[in-house]
Amino acid sequence: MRSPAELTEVFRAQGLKITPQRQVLFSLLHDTDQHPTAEMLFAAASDRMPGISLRTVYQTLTELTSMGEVRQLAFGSGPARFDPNGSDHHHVRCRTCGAIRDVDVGGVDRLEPLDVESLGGFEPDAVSIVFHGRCAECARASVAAAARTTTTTTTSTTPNTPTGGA
Amino acid sequence: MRSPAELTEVFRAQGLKITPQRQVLFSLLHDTDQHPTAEMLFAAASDRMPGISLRTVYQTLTELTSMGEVRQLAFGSGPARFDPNGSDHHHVRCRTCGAIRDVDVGGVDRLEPLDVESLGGFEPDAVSIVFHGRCAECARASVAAAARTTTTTTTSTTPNTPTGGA
DNA sequence: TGCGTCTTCGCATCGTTTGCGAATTGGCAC
DNA sequence: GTGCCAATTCGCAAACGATGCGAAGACGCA
Repeated sequence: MRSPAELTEVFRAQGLKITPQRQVLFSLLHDTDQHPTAEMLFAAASDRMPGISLRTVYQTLTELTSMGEVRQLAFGSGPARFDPNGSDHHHVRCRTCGAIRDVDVGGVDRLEPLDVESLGGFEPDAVSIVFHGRCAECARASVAAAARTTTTTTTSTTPNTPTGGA
Repeated sequence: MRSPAELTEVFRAQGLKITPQRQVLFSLLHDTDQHPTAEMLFAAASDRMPGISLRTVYQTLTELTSMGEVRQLAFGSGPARFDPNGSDHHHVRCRTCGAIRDVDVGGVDRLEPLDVESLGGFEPDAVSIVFHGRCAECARASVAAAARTTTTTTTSTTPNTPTGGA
């Protein structure tokens, strides 16, 4: 997404006000390559600005989403994740720990919806692709777990929890 | 997904019991090509079997999902949708009314995650693709709306609500 | 027919998100 | 610098989807 300075311009141009809360959120979102939840952003923002309200985080995220500055992602259950990466990209997601990463994908424009009839006049203007699988950490952990059951080792390789780190 | 008769076999084989509630749900899911929510299934099931509990619908859907008989889909906010179509397919979704349709897609195996490095050892084993856009009904409705604002016509073409019809 | 286990179902609860309204504050005009 | 108005913040309550729990009931085998 755009830099905090640029967003400031855009907001002003639309008659929206620049508040310290918004500036903090602009900055956090601009600086992350993760896909934080509202709660994660709230936690990060609270560090820089104690007293900021979760309500404000949600509100600002809604505005940024409707302006197209961030994308709102939904993977199965759990809270929504927000993606400030404005480039044309897709996602990979670990089935085990839920971690998400951006990935560039080639060949997207060669995808062909086969049964055009069943589309029944539907006009697609965008496509989102999610690769499902297992991340390196969880793959390693499961190998370790398998070894443990056979050899009674006590290595504790815990999978990453999907912390935002925003 | 499999026929109610087949599912009955499978359930019995696993020591699970065949209840009238489950039979109704098997049948409803088998007969739809929609992507109903738990609530929608609950409504449809209540017609055939008044008194059935929403709790039971959720429970059965969870079982069928973990058995791989239905897929659980998540599109943005809102309740989960359940897809009994067991074939290899993907989805189109209308931005305006939320309607979902299955679509076969060619060229999926030619997709190439470009930056293999950024995958960092991630091993994908499945991919889900969603085309976003506008369905024929909503396209028509919006044309009508545009015409209305310029010519003051009083045609009321309402977009489809995403009823499950399951 | 009887018994053990699986199921159902209602209620309470949880996590995420939104509505509402009072108090506050940014930003422009003067 | 001051004042004003609209935009914003923020806390609380509540909507919403989904799940945990436990008592009562039903399936299915012997």
